Amino acid sequence: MRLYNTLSRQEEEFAPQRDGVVRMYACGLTVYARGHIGNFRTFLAVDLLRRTLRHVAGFEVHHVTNFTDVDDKTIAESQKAGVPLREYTTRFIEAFREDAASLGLEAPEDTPRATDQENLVAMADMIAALESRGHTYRSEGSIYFKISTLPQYGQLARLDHAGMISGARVDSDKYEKEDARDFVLWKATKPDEPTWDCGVGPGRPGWHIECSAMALRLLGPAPIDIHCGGVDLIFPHHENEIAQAEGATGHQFARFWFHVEHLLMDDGEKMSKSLGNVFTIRDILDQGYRASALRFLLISVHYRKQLRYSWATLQQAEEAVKRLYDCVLRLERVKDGTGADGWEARLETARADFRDKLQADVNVPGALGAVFELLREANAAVDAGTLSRAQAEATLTFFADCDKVLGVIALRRQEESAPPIPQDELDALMAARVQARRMRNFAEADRLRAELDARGVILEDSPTGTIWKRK
RNA sequence: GGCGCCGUAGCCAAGUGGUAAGGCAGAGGUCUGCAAAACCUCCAUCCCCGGUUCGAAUCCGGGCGGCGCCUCCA
Repeated sequence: MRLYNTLSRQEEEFAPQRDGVVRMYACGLTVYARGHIGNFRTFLAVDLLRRTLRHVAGFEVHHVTNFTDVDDKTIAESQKAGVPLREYTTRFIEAFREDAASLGLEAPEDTPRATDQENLVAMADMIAALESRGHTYRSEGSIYFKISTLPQYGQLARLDHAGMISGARVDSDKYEKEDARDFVLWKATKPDEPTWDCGVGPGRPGWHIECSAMALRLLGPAPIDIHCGGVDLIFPHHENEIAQAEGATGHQFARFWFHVEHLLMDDGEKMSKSLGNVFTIRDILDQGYRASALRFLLISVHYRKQLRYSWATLQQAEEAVKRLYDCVLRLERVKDGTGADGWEARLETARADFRDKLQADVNVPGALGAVFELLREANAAVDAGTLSRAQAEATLTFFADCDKVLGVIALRRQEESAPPIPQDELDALMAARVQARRMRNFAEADRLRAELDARGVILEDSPTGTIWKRK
């Protein structure tokens, strides 16, 4: 398995350090609003990574994704809504779970919240360790990380701080700091803000401390294998996570850094809550598009390339998913044939191709190519009537195995499981049409087809019978 | 101002030294009561200009264009 590592800016051979278990941490959502599709592009990329590690590379995975449920925005928004912070953020955690399920994200092994007691304690412990190692100072009730005490600071982002001048706003923090680059570990709180005291004095967590502390609490000891997140987190968030974890433990924090490029809107701008140009999963489903198509679109561009979202490409994804699912349906209905020559070997080639692509830095678009190449040949074999029942089954197994990683067919199957009209009514109408066709009463047969079409059901006739699909 | 990424057919997108995967759309054909689906055929020389090489979309240099980070952000 090869993975690009932001730390070295190179692709490297990857294997977990201990016991064949990959210990990975992915920065999650700040839960003051529903996540948008840009957020989910990243979560989907991480999902494909975890599925590849499990189902292709054969490792076990211990994957942690956090919810940031305390920061300036969550506090401000909950106050605006007049709802206690915990209750307010819980709503968006539930919304996230709903969206994640609709996109078919595998559940991480742990999804800690920053404000859970054991996590706050872990943060306080880490800050205490940093204090005893001389990496901090206190000022006006807050505790800061003193960057000048950590010579290796900046290795991930590779920023030239000496050259950080005009054009960049450096010091925007409202709090007192000795050096503009220093960052807050534990924030003094205002009277109306939630406060915790877990050993380092009253206050609330700074933005970065939760990830270092929770990652090591759940996945430690350092180093963990992979740390994931969007590219915008490289600096300052991940750089500061490294400073905290390494300052506190004296060991490397994470061996691999996996960063997902941004999703851009049609106009070429980054989608982000602060820019206000956001679409949620729900917005898109409400427009009548399927989650399976959205999933396909979001995984069909390599994770290290920017993905430009448009309705046209979503429609293209919809057509591709349809083609994939239709092939599966055909294979399921294949009657026993004489046997296609060399089909087993062909499946093996496709399988190897699929795996090779994914093992090369999770090249999902390349892997999709392998699937669709095989798909065309499978359709041709079905047309020719050569495929034996066993070969059809083997082909279905191939698709199912690919889908353990891609997760698109499973979603589509779920979407298609119930017809848009009552099943018994559908059955009756379809039976009536079979009867009409048998009597060569095509006018009646076409009338029934039109009636169903108007109600969202498409019929497809074939030598092996008629099947229905959602429109 | 500094750092970095990207530019492949009408659209989306792999490939990163050996002569352009795949998807969508389009054209023609086969099959078909109709309608679909499916199959077959066709559809690019890789932003521009130089250079290295037997050979470059792939390496180097210079342009042009797009985007990101340097500040909350997936």
